[in-house]
Amino acid sequence: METITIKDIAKALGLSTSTVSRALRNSYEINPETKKLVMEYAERMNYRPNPIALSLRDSKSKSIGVIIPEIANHFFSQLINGIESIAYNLGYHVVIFQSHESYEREVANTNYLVSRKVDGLLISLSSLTTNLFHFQDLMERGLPIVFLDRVPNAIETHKVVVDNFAGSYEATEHLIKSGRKRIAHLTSPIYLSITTERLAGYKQALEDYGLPFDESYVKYCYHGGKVATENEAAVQEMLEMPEPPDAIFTASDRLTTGCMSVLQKKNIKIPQQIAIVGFTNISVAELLNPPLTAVVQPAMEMGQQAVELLIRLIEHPQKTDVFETRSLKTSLIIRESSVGKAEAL
Amino acid sequence: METITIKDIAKALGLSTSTVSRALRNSYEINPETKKLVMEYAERMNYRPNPIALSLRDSKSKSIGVIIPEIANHFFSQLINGIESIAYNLGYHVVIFQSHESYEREVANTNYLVSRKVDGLLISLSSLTTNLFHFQDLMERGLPIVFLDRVPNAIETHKVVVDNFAGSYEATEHLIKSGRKRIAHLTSPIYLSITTERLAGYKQALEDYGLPFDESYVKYCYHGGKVATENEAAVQEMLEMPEPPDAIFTASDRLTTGCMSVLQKKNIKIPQQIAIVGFTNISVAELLNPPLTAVVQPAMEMGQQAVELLIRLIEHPQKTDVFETRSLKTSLIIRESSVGKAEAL
DNA sequence: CTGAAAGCGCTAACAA
DNA sequence: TTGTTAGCGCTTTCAG
Repeated sequence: METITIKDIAKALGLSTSTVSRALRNSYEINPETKKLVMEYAERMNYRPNPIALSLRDSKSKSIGVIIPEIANHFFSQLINGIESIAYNLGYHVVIFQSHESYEREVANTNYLVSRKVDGLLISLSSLTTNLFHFQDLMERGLPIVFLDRVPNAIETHKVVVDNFAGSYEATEHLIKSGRKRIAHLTSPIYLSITTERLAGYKQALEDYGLPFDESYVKYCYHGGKVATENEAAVQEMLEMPEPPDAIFTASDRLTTGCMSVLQKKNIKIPQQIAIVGFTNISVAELLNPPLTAVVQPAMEMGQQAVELLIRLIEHPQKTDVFETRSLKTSLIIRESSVGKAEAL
Repeated sequence: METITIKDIAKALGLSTSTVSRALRNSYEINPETKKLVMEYAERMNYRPNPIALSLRDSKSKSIGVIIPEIANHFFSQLINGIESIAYNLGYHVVIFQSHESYEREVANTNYLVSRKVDGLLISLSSLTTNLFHFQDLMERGLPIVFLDRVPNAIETHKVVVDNFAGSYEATEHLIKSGRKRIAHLTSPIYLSITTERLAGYKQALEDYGLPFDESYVKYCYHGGKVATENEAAVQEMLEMPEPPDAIFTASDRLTTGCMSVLQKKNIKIPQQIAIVGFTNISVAELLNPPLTAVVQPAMEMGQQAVELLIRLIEHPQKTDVFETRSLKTSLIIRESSVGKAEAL
């Protein structure tokens, strides 16, 4: 795997490495003829600067690290596509890691990316992260970080989120207006920002429409839906309540499909017996049985905005005095899973 | 972002950098006491070797590059999970890139990974890759590469695939036995290995059961399903044939869901009017309307075996005289989309 | 047992 | 306009 280096070019052309280096960077202080000579030779030999050497020298890498819970999730893969589309245009490479909803892996990935000298970090917290020291420490040491979707309250930096409260309110309102009375909420761990915000929107809608809020209709899945058994148990508990719900509002992709699976297995009719609205970007929502009503997040755009903010932070670190939190709008797409008259279970 | 280096430790302890380096690597030629001193200090200061410096020195990185068409696809994300699970245990990091089914991006990603000194490459070809020079060149220069799923015939190296012929044969046979007579095949570009193999299995089944093979029942999607319009047009063409198919065997995730979308829009009943079997790992197959019969690939295991082969190649380059192609089995999971009597369109 | 020095590829301050 | 040198962090001869 030998590759040609500046030294090789210098030797071949009888020049010094610095002259070659300067010529390649098109420095004004180099004789046009020399420049041409060098450029052409480099081109011919297919010279490529060694980014490792550059990183070592400059302690930067023109790359940004992304840590998300899971790739196998349409919301996150769209997020990545948004991130990549912008990053590549601005000359940055994107290195993707999955935390698999594990705090330990999030920390390990973070450390690795930092040691690899990424210029900045884009993070969506794992559902099990409660300690933020690994990020706080980095921020204090000057590493630019932007959070998206699952963001920490305790850290001051740019953030890109959706209006979870509004999205959740709208979903709940829709269920209420469709005549549902006992609306349950299946969600992620309470210490995630998205969980509390969605919960708040849900509560507010209930209150505004005069429905009682009953804590026992809210089930938290510690692993954010990753662990199927936990998921199933939560739905099962709902079904076994003295007054089972006539609608379930689910807070993520996994939670939604997991919930539908259980209902299907139990032959519970959706939406007649239980209506479903999912906070999800699942790609085949309209192919499901029944087609799924969904609160959709502009994932691509979230990714794009987040990189933009991050790269601005990287390239103009001093210029940032105030951090912004951008909040994008969700859209409620109504399909069959939530409409029509309720039937007793 | 200053981090502590060997030099700092040396200075603090009044030693030379080489002594510190050796102590940290637990070299036999270092006085146990010095060793202990250094180790403890390093531990206390949270010293981490700079991997960039190591890469520059050794031209290796303890990391492997993965280039796949698309993350937003269950088959590939499972593949990645398989790859990661093994790689981490063996101390390698995994760097993931998407070609987005574009030859140019595949080449660009390859070059980048190589310049970043990955120790090896795991590749699943883009649907538009016909020229293999970028890989051939690297292999000749000694870079270990293992292909998986979409593999090139023209390159000799380890490969991990599924038995596409058998999977396809089984799917087609199933449709025939369910009474279907005009079975169409919606597939990827013909120059992908998976396409020709699946096509061959399909043909063989038709032949074995005495059904005619009609080339016009086979539609190739140049972009492997990525471009929805192309996808739709292909299905549309099928429907407009003088004798439209009574079953469609689709060759990938995207092709399958795209096809189902079109049929749904046109109010064509599945499976009554057209039965569907998909060569797909889509996670919600059983939640679809109707639940989807699928040829499922052991994606996780494919990923695991591929990294194992790759890492073996990396760590014992000389020991490999023969390359192996591992072929794993698919499984046909029968659901409603392909059973029951056929009705005229 | 420990240290000095070179080198991985590149750039920039300093000299010429 | 070009060359020399040092240094980014680390390991490894080669010399003590």
